[in-house]
Order: sequence, then structure tokens, then C-alpha cells
Amino acid sequence: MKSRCSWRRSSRPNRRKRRPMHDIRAIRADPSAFDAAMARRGLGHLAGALVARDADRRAAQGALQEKQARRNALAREIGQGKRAGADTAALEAEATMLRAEMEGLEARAGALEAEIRATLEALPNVLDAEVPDGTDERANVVVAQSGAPRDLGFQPQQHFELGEALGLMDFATAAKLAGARFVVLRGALARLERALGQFMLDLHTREHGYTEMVVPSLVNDATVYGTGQLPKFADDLFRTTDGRWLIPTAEVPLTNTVAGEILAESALPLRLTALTDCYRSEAGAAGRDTRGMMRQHQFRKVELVSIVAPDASAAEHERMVGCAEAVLRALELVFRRVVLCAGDTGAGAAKTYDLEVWLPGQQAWREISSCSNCRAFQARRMGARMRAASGTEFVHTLNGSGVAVGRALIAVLETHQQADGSVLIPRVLWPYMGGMERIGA
RNA sequence: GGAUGGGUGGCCGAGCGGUUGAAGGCAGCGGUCUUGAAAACCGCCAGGGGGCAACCCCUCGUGGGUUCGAAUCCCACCCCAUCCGCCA
Repeated sequence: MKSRCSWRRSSRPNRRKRRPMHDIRAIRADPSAFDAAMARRGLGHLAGALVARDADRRAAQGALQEKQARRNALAREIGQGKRAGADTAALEAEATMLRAEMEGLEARAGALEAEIRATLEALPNVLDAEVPDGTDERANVVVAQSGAPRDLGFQPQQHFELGEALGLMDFATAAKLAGARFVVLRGALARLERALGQFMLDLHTREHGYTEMVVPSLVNDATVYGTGQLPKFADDLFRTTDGRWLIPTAEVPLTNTVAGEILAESALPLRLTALTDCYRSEAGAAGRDTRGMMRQHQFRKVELVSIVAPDASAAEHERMVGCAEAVLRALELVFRRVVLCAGDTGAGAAKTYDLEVWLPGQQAWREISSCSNCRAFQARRMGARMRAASGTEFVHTLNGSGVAVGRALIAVLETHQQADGSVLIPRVLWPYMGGMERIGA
């Protein structure tokens, strides 16, 4: 049987250069289109200054290259002359002078290039035309819904009320161990958490064609840059004392498995999944979701990542969100699909669908999955390409939660809670729960 | 942590100061042959930047340095492998 990972060549990391998402040539070709695209992200006009700086850069580079060409010619002549026993002193003198002239041009071209890159690498992706305008989540558009909120016939409790009453969810002990935004689960709830993860992985690997992966939870700068968390979003991440980063999502290591690679077109699509812990500083979330396990520094998530040819990413995006929805449907949850508006779409994404699950205890729709088509944004940054008939081109990358395990646990508790405080376990999880059908009572 | 040995094109692997951007092999693509396929044989085949083009420039882990000239010499860093120590 052919290895599914035959595309992966022997390990040779850190050969990639930092490169920003945006193609300066495209900006040069149509500056106003670029400004219009960035305007949708709430950014002002940038193209004019960029194009001007790029013109300077190319002028310096062109001048430098002329000198380099002359230097190369001289070096060749000197080499030939020496072998023939001729006097090459005059040529060597010219070459020495040339080198001095080149230094300034080299510095100038390098500085301009660094400046341009610093600007470009901090800019967000161009949005898909279908993404609605808007500055925040109120402008998101619900595009589909499965099931409907219903009256349980009693006053529903929130997940932490249920969990604490069962004696199986313990925030006090977690705070003692680690501080706020952590949880300790016991017994059946701990097992339910595990069951959810196992079920999701099995579903995606057996029925959706994803390859299960085990990947590092600690990664280097280049990896975090590749998926776009660096340089702008370092505050959201935890950093280790030896300079690595704790992954905020398996998207980071999974997507970067193709960093620096030139993939055969026949190797695509590549569909990868992993169940990992995710670590987030939640720096900007002070005061939000402080109760319960909605927003934790550490949670588990099954992640879906697809690496595809450029013309296949739109369809892959629909397929991926369908895979995430299959999880929620199997867990008998009520949910809806939302397309995020311009202001709510993450920097790396061209288009994002969120899946929001209905939480009866909280009486609210809450995000449980987010599926993004990043197009070539990440691929450019990490140098992930494919060999196409016309040459190499950047692949497209997509990622989506399939789904967040902690939030799935919350949703199961709140959705399937009973009047007596017990919780019915969805049928698909029974095998994973050793036949247990109910928690509590 | 200690000691060695390494990082060269899609892959393997030569090169160790001067037409070497890089021999050779494999893979891939095109062709000859064949009823067809395989084999054999012939040809093509790194990536990136600039230029209308001819063509030019850059890239042999990364960044510096030496030199008229660096894949080749020097320094620093990163990564990998093996052995020893420690350890889930």
C-alpha cells in the first residue's frame, strides 16, 4: 500500500524565507484594487506609498545588478588571465573599486525590501467578494440552521451549574493548580471529554477522508509566522522560556507540514486532522466568559486542515464546513452556519464560516467551530507550492475546527440536560462511554 | 548535557577557491520502438527576482567575514543523524 505521506520529504527545516502574503507585483499592476480590498478591512490607502518604494527598490536593485554583472565578468577575466600568466593587477584594482560602489546600493536595496516586507506582512488577507460588509459580529449573516431552540419544559441550567452540581467539574481546584481559566474534570465528564475527541477523530478519518496526525504542541517562530499568528498576534500566544510557542490551534503545525515544499499536483488535496491541546493567552478577553469552561487558556480541539490546488479551495471550504456540521448533527445539537462579515473575519482568512451552537442554559448562540479559506495567504508566508502545468504556484490552505471539544462538552451538557440535573449522552457516544447512556441521577 | 559526523536541485548523491547553477543516478515530461504495456534508446527538466526582449542578477541550512572571485576557506547561529549520560 502506498504511503499517504509520500509527499513529505526528508526533514530539512528552516530553509524558508519570510515572505509576506501580498504580491507586490499585483499591487503594482492594480494599486486601486488593492486599496479597495484593504478598505474593506478598514485600512487606509497603502498602495501608492508601496508602489513608490518598490520602484526605488527596483532601481537600486537594477543598478546593483549592473555592478554585479561587471564584477562577475572581471572575476572571470582575472581567472583566465591568471591561468595564462598575464598581469591582472589593473583588473583587480577595478574590481576592488566596484565592490565599494556596490555596498551602498546593496544596503539601500536591502533596506527598502525590508521596509516593504514589514508593511506587507502585517496586512490582512483580501476578502472574498461574498463576505458581507460590516465592522463587527452584528453584521454576520446566518446562512443555514439545523434544528431550532426549544422549550425544555423546565428552567435550563448553564453547563458549569450542571457540572458542579454533579461534582464532576471543578474550577476551584483548577484555580489552585493553575489559576483562572482552567478546569478540572472528573469521572464521567472527563470520560465524556475524551469520548467527544475520539468520536470526532474517528468520524473525520473514517468518513471524511482526513489523515490523523500527531504533531508538536511547541513550535518555532517560522511555523507561527507561516500561519500568520506572527508578527501581529504574539500577545495571544504563550511563549516558552526556550523561545518556542505553545500552539493556539493544531492549524499551526498541521498547515506548516507543507512549509517550504513543492508538492506534486497529484498529492492534493491533502486532508489532515489532529486532536491537540490548544493554548491561548486570551489577552484581549479580560472579563469575557469568566465563568465556566467557555474560554480557557487550555482546551482540546479536533482540527481539520486542507491543502488544495487554488481552483479547488472554494469547494473544499464548503466540504469542510459540512464535515464540522456532521459532528454537531451526530451529537444532536442545534446549530446554525454564519458567514462572518468583513470586520469579524480573521486576518489570514479570505472567508470564514462559523458554526454557532444553541446553548439552552445560556440562551445564546455560541461559536463552536470556525472554518476558514485562507487561499494563498498562509501558503505564501510559508512557501508552500505545487507543481502545475504552467510552473509552480502557491497552494491554498484551509482550516476548521471539527470541532472544539470543550465547547462541544458544554453544548452536550446544556442541550441534553434533564429536569433532575442529569444529562443524556448522545447515542453516537455510547460506545465511547463504555455503554453509559446518562450522567448523573 | 557531552562527543563525533552532517545539511547541495522533486528525491538520492558528486563537488571542497576560478565558464559548477552545480557530474551521475532516480523520479517526472516528450519522442522512437511495440497490437498495447514493460524494457531499451534519444531529448527535455531547480527555484526566485528584474527586463517588451536579447539577456542580466540572486540562491548549495541561515547570517556575517576573507578574496578580484566562495557550494568550496573563516566565524556565529539554526537544524539533523549517531554514540554516551539523563529521562516519560
